[in-house]
Amino acid sequence: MPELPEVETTLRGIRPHVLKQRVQSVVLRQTSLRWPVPEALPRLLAQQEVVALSRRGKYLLIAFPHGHLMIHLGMSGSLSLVEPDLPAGKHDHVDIVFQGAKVLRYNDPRRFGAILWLEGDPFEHALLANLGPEPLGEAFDDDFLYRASRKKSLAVKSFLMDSKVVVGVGNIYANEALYCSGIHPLRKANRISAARYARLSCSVRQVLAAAIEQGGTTLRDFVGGDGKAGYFKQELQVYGRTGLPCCGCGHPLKELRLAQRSTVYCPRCQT
DNA sequence: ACGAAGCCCTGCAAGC
DNA sequence: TGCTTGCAGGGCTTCG
Repeated sequence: MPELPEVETTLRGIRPHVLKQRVQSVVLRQTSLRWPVPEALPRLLAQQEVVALSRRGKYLLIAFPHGHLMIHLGMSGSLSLVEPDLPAGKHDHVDIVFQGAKVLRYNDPRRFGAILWLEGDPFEHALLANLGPEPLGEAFDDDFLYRASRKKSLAVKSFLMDSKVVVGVGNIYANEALYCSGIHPLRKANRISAARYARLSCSVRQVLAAAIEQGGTTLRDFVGGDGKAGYFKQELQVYGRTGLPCCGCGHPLKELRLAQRSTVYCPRCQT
């Protein structure tokens, strides 16, 4: 499931091969994603040159002279660069064929992702306008979560995963960051001290930065790979380790469900 | 206005 | 073996 590190890794992986390239054609095989992929995409992108690539939260933005292509990988999506003669697989929904003969291929088995065309300032688009700060940016300082949480009575894990609070913290890394900072996932957001929030924000930054760093090591395989090169194995301390001993105290990790999400924690270390 | 629940979708694993 | 069932989950949308 692509979280922010996977999206960042994807961005870094495709950028050198896509930047300044001119689109030759666009192939739409399946337009039924989270929202319909615009049928006009082939016409909109034809002969246009990529002028920039960026990321906002988990949204990838590919800038063209007349607008932005916005791509979200959902939870099973991936982008890969393939040779034009590589036959499309079952869930290869969209191809962007460049004149340099490389193809940017979007694959998404569960189709929770999205490909949209934005005109004008992309950050004014409803999906981007109300997003919280980047967790690895300057605005996400040690005080940020404390200030944002004062009137929030929901569970801290739900608070942390709210993209209006901070972007890019998905289920896996929310579990990990809360474990690393010793905070119980069900604790109410407004019942946590500034000092503990400072530690939590540090954990969030650490966990995400480490994952991005690991993703970077797989970049050399990005082109011509199976499209899975953007994924990497992270040393996870709690996620997927229910019942196994806590790395800190040895007590068995417990699991609960919060907002339909698997939540793993150490009942002894997290309070 | 806030917080919780619902929903979209397919692949995989477990159970019978 | 082959079916059915349940689960995984980002994040927008709807409901209370």
